[in-house]
Amino acid sequence: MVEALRANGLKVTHQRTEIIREIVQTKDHPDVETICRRVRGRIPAVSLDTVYRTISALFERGLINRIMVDAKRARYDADVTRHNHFVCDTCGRIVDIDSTGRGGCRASDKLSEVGVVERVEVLFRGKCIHCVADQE
Amino acid sequence: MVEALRANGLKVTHQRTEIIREIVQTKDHPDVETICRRVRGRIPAVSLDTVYRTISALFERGLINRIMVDAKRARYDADVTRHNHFVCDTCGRIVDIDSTGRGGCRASDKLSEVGVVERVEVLFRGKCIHCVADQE
DNA sequence: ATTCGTGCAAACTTTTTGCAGAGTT
DNA sequence: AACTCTGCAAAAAGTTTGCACGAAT
Repeated sequence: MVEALRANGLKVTHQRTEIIREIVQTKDHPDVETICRRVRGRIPAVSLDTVYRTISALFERGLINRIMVDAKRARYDADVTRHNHFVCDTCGRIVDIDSTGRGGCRASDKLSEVGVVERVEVLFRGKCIHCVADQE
Repeated sequence: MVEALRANGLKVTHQRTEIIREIVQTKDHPDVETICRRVRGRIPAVSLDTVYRTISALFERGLINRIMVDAKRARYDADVTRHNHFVCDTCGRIVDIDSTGRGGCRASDKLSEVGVVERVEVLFRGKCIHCVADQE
């Protein structure tokens, strides 16, 4: 991934290396503030702006995914391969879901008249097992 | 829809009637500011807060849908029946797409271990015909 | 009459931006 | 050396909230 930085004309700084390490390591789709907090475990002086700028740069170049789950707070995913997400509306947890078989989703015929589809995002919303259990 | 207000213990005010009229009439999935601007054509004194509060109240009761397409600005849809959306990443246009056949989407088996799915949101992202044409 | 909604203003949160100094190629 | 990145602070944008008045039931 650090290679991808260079390939995209971005400079490889200490901060960026750690931000990338953090987002690649985790599978919990953190938001910017969470990434920042975690990176501060290793680089206490990182500023939130730097995390925003790094994440935006990576997203614009397609190196990470942005997941919009609630009205505020974007969340990010280092896995850019085709897959779907389950979102718990109670606790906010996001879990990766493989897209089965032929992509998981069929477009209606009307779609080609509307535009060119470059990406399909599937969000399963509901309540995760932990929150279902807590409810009782 | 105005009936649904009463059924949910919400008072039927002049502002709410017009806000609902506006969002039901249009199919372009407007954001709060757009709804407010349009309602002002008929009630010049509506405040943006009132639109926010009305829209939130409707959304919380499941009477309208919220669509998160970009990092800022939620967009709303009075159609709460099962359907998908095409989003143009260039101009922001959102077009309704019927979900074909058996719901349009199959979940992987893993899903039932993760939680209970209450809703599935499918977003087709790409470039709409207008933006493809403008590009040339 | 009671309860809820509205408008105003201000607060809050998330994200973006200008700038001077430091780091990377 | 050139250019970009960082951190600080301040600003911008979207959304929420406290309060007093007005409207709906």
